[in-house]
Amino acid sequence: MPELPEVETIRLGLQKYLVGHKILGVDVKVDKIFQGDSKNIIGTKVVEIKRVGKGLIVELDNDYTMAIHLKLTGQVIYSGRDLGKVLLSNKTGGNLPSKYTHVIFTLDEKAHLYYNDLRKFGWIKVIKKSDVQNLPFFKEMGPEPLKDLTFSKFAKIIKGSNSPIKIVLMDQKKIGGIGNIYANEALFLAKIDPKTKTGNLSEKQLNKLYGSILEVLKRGIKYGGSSDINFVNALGEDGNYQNHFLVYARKGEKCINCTGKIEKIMLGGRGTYFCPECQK
DNA sequence: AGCTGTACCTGCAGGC
DNA sequence: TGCCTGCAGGTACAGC
Repeated sequence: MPELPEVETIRLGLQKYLVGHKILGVDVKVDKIFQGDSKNIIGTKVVEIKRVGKGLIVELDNDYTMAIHLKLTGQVIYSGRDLGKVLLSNKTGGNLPSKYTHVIFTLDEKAHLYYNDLRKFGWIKVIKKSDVQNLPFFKEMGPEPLKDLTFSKFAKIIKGSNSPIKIVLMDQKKIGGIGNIYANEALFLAKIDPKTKTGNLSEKQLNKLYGSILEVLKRGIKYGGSSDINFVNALGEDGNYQNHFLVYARKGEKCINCTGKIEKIMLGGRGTYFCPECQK
């Protein structure tokens, strides 16, 4: 499901509700998802929730940590304390635990944390704090927009490659956090054809693109992520950005900038949406 | 180094 | 209605 704005939305929710809870038990229903020894987290307290690109890191009050990657359809849903009215999305598979719930954390104060994953691509790794930065996924992650990706770094990364720009934007080793939706959205906003080889981009276009990336990511966070397919926040609620897509999933519709019609092509094996009129 | 295709899984929309 | 194909917010790995 999730790209940077979706994972950040989950992080904000977990930071608010999960932090302070003690983990009393772990019930693993699908072994391949939960890696490491649950003994190392039982009895610990959650201290802080961090995000690295599309990855989540749950900091505990001992030497261990839980690294989580949701891949396409992972969900992390908190239930407990007094949350008021929560509108559980139908994307959770029904009441929790559902048929998609593969790991259940029992917390103190009668709370629970559910890991759901329709396609079971995601993972939770219990590892030593000191080993987190050695996980290949985190170790090789490039700088992140909204964090340490300055324009000069961005320009250097883009110029150091000569692949289609959309593929470079989605390469986590080059830039961390951008996935298919936001790559499409940013290129549309910057009026750049996704197929453009990076070497053919002008300084002006790079500038525009840099700003567009920041803008679409911020917008994604503002609307609580995109629930086009499977995403729900840390309380199991839908996000809203899918109602504000500029170009993603709008094949055949009219461009919001011009008289063009949105087209869909495959680029690097991924669905790519763009307006052939204004993205040139 | 950097491409391509394939694998991991399940559900669902669209075509016939 | 129902079957069949292809596609879905992602990464990892094998083989050119």
